[in-house]
Amino acid sequence: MDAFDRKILLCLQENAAEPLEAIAARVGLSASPCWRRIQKLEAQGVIQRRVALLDPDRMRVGVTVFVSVRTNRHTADWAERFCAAVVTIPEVVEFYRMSGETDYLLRIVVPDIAAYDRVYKRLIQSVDLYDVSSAFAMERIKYTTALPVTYAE
Amino acid sequence: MDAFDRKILLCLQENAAEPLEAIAARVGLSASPCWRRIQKLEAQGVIQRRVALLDPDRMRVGVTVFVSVRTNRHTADWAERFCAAVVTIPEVVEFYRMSGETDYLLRIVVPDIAAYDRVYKRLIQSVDLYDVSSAFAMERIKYTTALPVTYAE
DNA sequence: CACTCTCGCGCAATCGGCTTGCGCGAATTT
DNA sequence: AAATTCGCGCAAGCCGATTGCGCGAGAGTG
Repeated sequence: MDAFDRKILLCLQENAAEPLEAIAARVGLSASPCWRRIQKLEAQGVIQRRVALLDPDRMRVGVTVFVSVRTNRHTADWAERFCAAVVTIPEVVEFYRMSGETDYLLRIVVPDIAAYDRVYKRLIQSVDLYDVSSAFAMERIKYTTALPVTYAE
Repeated sequence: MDAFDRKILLCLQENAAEPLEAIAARVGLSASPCWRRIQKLEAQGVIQRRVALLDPDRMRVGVTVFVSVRTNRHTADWAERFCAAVVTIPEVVEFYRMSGETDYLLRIVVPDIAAYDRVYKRLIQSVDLYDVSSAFAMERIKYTTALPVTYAE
């Protein structure tokens, strides 16, 4: 991966709809080598896929809630059932197993607090949880799907 | 927004590279009305943009850290300088102002703990912070950019 | 030092899918 | 019941993605 590839990835992470020639001009190549590099990056799995990003407000999911979950049932079976239940909830857009105090961290998007409460009830009825604490986001200051390209080999 | 639009948005959020005809077949329309609906959704701003998603491991940013920040300087000027500093850090991929205990929550991606420490130092030298606590993600169980379509009007 | 081999770029032609104009039918209004 | 509007599907046109090929730079070797 050289400087050309990095520039291409920067472009595609910002705007994947841009015509190939425009990207080529931006990175300083002609269309065909630029296209071949993109194909290679896709074949290698560096580029996983292309998606459309929607406006949360227009989709009526302007409220973001971070939910910290603690459990006292540290068994593989419990974890499996909890994960299986959570991943099917469409309002849960991120879901991590954590180190430290909280065992799991969820990011949930909903239209309002009432809708969050419905998701919350769905969560606690799936499996029994030791502690669940919610923190509401007041403002989304930065949100990007673009990963830094400086670390890539 | 009707069932057709919702299906189109579901498709485009999963795979925006799919040919128009395939999307049309999936939602049960022919190519031209499908295309016109997509154009309308883009003009309305429902579809904000199309981006490429990269593999974090292949980009050497497999480590995710959530950073909770508390401040004791609750002035507009402090907030502005802090935000301006944070948004320019490419490793910070999400940045929220929160309610409750923590004032700000950051999601940071880095190759390893040493790299996180460099970002941390860059953070605390930009402005003075009252409290900073980091939580490392052990496992990314779910990550999607797809918003639920059920709430849209 | 020269020769050769390899790799990746740019050009140009081709191909496929996006884009658009138009006629038709369904649903709603008067 | 007639008229109007709205959105669908069809088919043609067009633009950009895709590919084959020749060339030149750089690395390796006699």
